[in-house]
This record gives sequence, C-alpha cells and structure tokens, in this order.
Amino acid sequence: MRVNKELSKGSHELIILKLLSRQDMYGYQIVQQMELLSEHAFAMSQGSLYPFLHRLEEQGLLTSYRQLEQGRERVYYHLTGRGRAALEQKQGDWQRYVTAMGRILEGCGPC
Amino acid sequence: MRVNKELSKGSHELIILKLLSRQDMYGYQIVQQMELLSEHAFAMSQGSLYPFLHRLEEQGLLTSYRQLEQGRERVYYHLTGRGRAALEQKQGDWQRYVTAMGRILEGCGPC
DNA sequence: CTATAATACCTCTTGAATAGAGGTGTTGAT
DNA sequence: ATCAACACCTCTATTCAAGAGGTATTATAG
Repeated sequence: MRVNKELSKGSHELIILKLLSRQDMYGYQIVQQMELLSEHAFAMSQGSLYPFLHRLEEQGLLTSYRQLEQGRERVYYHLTGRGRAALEQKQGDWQRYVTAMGRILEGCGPC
Repeated sequence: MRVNKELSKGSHELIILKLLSRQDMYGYQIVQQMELLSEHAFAMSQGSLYPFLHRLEEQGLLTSYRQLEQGRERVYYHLTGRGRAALEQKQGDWQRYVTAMGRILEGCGPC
C-alpha cells in the first residue's frame, strides 16, 4: 500500500542516500529499488528524482559516471565521503523525528 | 533539539489533529503545546498554523468557537467526528510510513 | 507609571520544491 | 512491425511553509 505522499516527501533525500550507500545505482534503478524495498510504500517519479540527484551531486554528496552496459548507457551515482557523513546526519534526524512523534502520539498518559 | 524541518513538515496536520483529540485548544496554545510535548523537537510558526487551522475547518475536520477568558478572547478549535476519523486514518499512515522506512534503513540484510 | 515582554489573533507574499506532463532514444517481446 | 519496458532528461503549474508584517490586550519589571 502506498504511503501518504505528504509524509514521505521529507525523507526522499534520506532514502536516496541510503540506497546509494549500499551500491552505486543509476536513476531508473533507484526508482525501482525504492518501490521494491519499501514493498510499494514509496514511489518517486523520475521528474522528482533527477532534480534531487543533480542537487545532491552539486552539493558534493554524490558523483556520477557513465557506463555502457548491454549496449545501453547508464549514469551511475556514487556516494562520496561527504555523502556518507550527510547520511549519518540524516539518519540521526530521522531517529529524533520518530522519537518526538512518539512522544506526541502515545498520549504520554497524564504527563 | 529541533527536528529537521523537511521531515516534520509532512506531519503537522497529524500533530494538530492529535493535540485537538485530547482537548479543545486555541491557536497560540497549540504552538506552545507542540513545543512542550515534543520537548522542543517541533516548532510551528503562527504563519503556518492559522492557514492549517482554517483549511482543516473548511474541510469539516474542525469547528471553532470564540470564548472570553480572563478578559481575553480566544478562538478554540474542536475536533469533529470527521476530524477524529481523519486522525485515525493519518495515524495509520504514520505507522505504515515508519514501517516502510524501517525496511529501507535497516539494511534488510541479504534480502 | 511606564515600558516591554508575553499573550493572542490574523494576512500576505516570497521562495522552494514536488510531481505531472512532456520529450528523446534504445532494446526486447509479441 | 508494434508496443511495452528501459533509460535519460527538462519545464512548468501548483502547492505550501514560514518569515515578515500588522493589531490589540494583559502582566511584569523598572
């Protein structure tokens, strides 16, 4: 089941960085993997993905290289050291976010 | 510590509905409580809050009434039945979101 | 008694950003 | 031969958060 779009918006960057932390991937593959790994909870249109990728590359979190594979050219994206650091950071942000939401959603009894 | 803004954006509606599910509140109070309950993880400016509140009221999820208290007029917001249903829905969305992110972030080993 | 901070309401506008629509070309299957 | 899937990309409409701005009252500090 697809997850609410409003919610998932904010974590697209984190997801992309996380996927690339495991292996270099090309754009189309990222979209596929995101669907697959999340069991169809997340979907990202290519119209959203490429601006993201280019922005991240501009920020030095990714680098890209072209590779011919099965007669088809693919643009692979690779996580840099700075990218890896940003990922750590964002994973921490995520943890804090979930914790804070927990405090609000789980009534906190009589406080 | 304040939570990453990009992330928390998407859950503002859920938070507002949740707070109002416990008691009727006025705008200024919502901002305060959000800070307090989340231990400063979330902050919402009034410039964001009021449009939210008015939109939710327009959608029939909230109703409002004015009340004079300590010589000061306050506009209280009340969660309607439909609002309560929307909250249930959104809490489910939140759970699915966290679960899906878990699948992506926790390596899922060799899959 | 005065000034300032806190309480309380609100609108407007800018800037950012998502995602849909559009556009190109290749490979594989029917 | 045609159509779906693969693979890249840009542009633009729309949405939206939040900063800045604006009003008014009450409580506190000096």
